[in-house]
Amino acid sequence: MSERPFYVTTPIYYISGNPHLGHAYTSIAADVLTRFYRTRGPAFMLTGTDEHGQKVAQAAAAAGLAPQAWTDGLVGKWKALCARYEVEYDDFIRTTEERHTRAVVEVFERLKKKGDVYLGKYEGWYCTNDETFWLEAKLVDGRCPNPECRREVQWLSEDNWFFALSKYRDRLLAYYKEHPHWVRPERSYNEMVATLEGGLEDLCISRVNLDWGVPLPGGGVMYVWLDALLNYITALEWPDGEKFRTLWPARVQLIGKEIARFHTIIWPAVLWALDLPAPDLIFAHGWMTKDGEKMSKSRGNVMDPFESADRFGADAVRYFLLREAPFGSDFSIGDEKIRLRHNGDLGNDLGNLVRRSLAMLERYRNGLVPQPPDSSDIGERVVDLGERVAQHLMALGFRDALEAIWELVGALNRAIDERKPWELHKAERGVELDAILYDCCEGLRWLAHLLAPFMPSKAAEMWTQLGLDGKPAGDWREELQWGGLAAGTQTRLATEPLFPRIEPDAA
RNA sequence: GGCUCGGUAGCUCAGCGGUAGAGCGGGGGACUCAUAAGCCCUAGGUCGCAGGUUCAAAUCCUGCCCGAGUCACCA
Repeated sequence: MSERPFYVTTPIYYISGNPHLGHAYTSIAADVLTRFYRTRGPAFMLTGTDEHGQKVAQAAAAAGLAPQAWTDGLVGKWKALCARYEVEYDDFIRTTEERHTRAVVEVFERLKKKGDVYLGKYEGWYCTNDETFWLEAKLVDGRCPNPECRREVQWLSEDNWFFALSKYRDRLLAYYKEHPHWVRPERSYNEMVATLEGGLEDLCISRVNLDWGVPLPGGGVMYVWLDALLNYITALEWPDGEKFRTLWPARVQLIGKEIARFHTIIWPAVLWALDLPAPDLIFAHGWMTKDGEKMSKSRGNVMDPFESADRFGADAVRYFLLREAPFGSDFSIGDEKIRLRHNGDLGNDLGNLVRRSLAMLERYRNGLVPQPPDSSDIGERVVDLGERVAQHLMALGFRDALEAIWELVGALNRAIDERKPWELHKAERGVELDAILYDCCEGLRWLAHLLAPFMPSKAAEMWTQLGLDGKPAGDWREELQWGGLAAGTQTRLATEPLFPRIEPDAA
C-alpha cells in the first residue's frame, strides 16, 4: 500500500521479573510480520524493556541492588528470549538509556512550553506501606484495600505535573469515528470509544515521592507510563533523527489487551500534543491461559518460554502460538496442546510430506529434480496462495495465513496418495512419475517461502534439503511462480525428520 | 455493582438471518513412498435457559443463569 518502511513495535516489557511465554508471544508476532514485510521491502522492528517505576525500585531493593544494577542484570534474559525464539529485532531500547531519557525530558519541556503540561495538585488517599494512591471508593472501612495490608491511609496532597489529556477527548472521539479500524480487534475499539464517551481527566505525569525514573526539571520523576510510551519515538532518535523521519508513524503497534487504554487514548493524545501523527494501527492481542487458568506466579503455572523452546523447538512454539487462536482472542496453552500440534500439523502433515517426497525422489530419480510437467493441477490451484497468505498477514490474521498454507500441505499429501508414484515407478510411466515428483518438490519450495516468516529455521532446513542455496527470501509475487524450481537440482534428504515425533509426558 | 467478551458435536473452536460446520479424538476402509505418518468414509449435537421480532434465528431484541476479563493515574 505504502512505500514507507514497515515499522512495527512490541510493548517494552516491564522488567520487574523474568520473562514468560506471554512476552514471547507478542515479540514472535512482531517478528513474523517483520520477516514477511522484509520479503517486500524495508522493515524495522523495535522492542525493549521498561525499567523505571516503583516496582522495579522495590524489586531491586529486595535483591539488595541499586535499580540500575538490577535491571542491568535482568535485561540479558529478555534479549536471550528474543534470541531463543529467533526474534530478529532491529533495535532494543531500554528506558534507562541516555538516548531515551534525554528525549523524554525534551518531550516534557515541549509540552510544558505548549501549555499541555501544567503544575497542579495531586490529592488522594495514600497508603505508605504499599506506596499507592487509592480512590476513596476503593477503600475498605477507610483502610488500605490491599487484603495483605489493611493499614490506615492518609490524605496526601502533592504538587505534580499534569498532562492536559481531557483537552484531546473530542479530537480522540472524532478520530475514532473517522478511523473505525485504527484500534483492533473491534472489541478493544468499542471499549475505548466507551471510555472516551465517559469523559477523560487530565493525567498526572510526575511522581515526587519516587526517584527511580526520568528526573524532571524542578524535581520528581516522570510517570513511568508516559516515560515508557515515548520509547516508540525516542528509539528512532526523535525529534531530528533520520530514522524518525522515515519510520514514523508506525504501521503497527502490537500490545496486550490490558494496556489498550494507554496506547489508544493517552499515546495518540501525547503524539498530537507534540504535533505528531498517531500510528496507523494499534492491535491488542489476546491473553493466553495455562490449561484454561490464568497464568500467574501465585498459581505457580507460569510457562517458562525457555523450557518450552527446549522441549518443542522454538519454531514449533512459534507455530503453535500463532496457529492456535485468532490473534485478537484469548486462548489456552499447555504442553500437551503444543505436543499434539507439533506431532500432528508439523510432524505428520508437513514433516512427513518433506520426507516422503524427497525419499521417493531419491529412490526413483537419485534425488535429482525432474523437468517440470507441462501443466500442474496443484500449480493451478495455488496460483493465488501467496497473495492470500500475504493478505492475511497484512491483516494480522496469522491463524488464517497458516490455515491457507496448510491447504497446500494437504493438497500435496493427497496428490501423492492419488497419483501413487510407487506404482508409476513399477509401471515405468516416467513422464507421470516425473510430474508428481516435480510437483512435490516445487510445492515444498513454496512452503519454505510461505513458512519462512513463521518458522525461519525449519523453512531454511527445508530449503537446504531441497538443494537450494541460502535461505528462502524475496518477494513472493516473484518467487512463487509454479515451475520456479530448476530441473536437475540435487536434493539432500536429511537423516533426521524435520519434526521428530515427541512422546507424551517427557518430563 | 457498571461495562465488555464468551456459553455450538467427547475436546478446542468457526459460523453470526435462509435446510447445523472444521480440526483433534473415536469408529470403519483401501493402500505402502513416508516420522505406525498420509489418503478415503464416518460424528446425527434441544447451537446456556425463557420469551419476543421475522415468511425464516446459533445468527436480531429483552430477561435470566453460568464462566472470564475489566473499571481511569494499580508500570
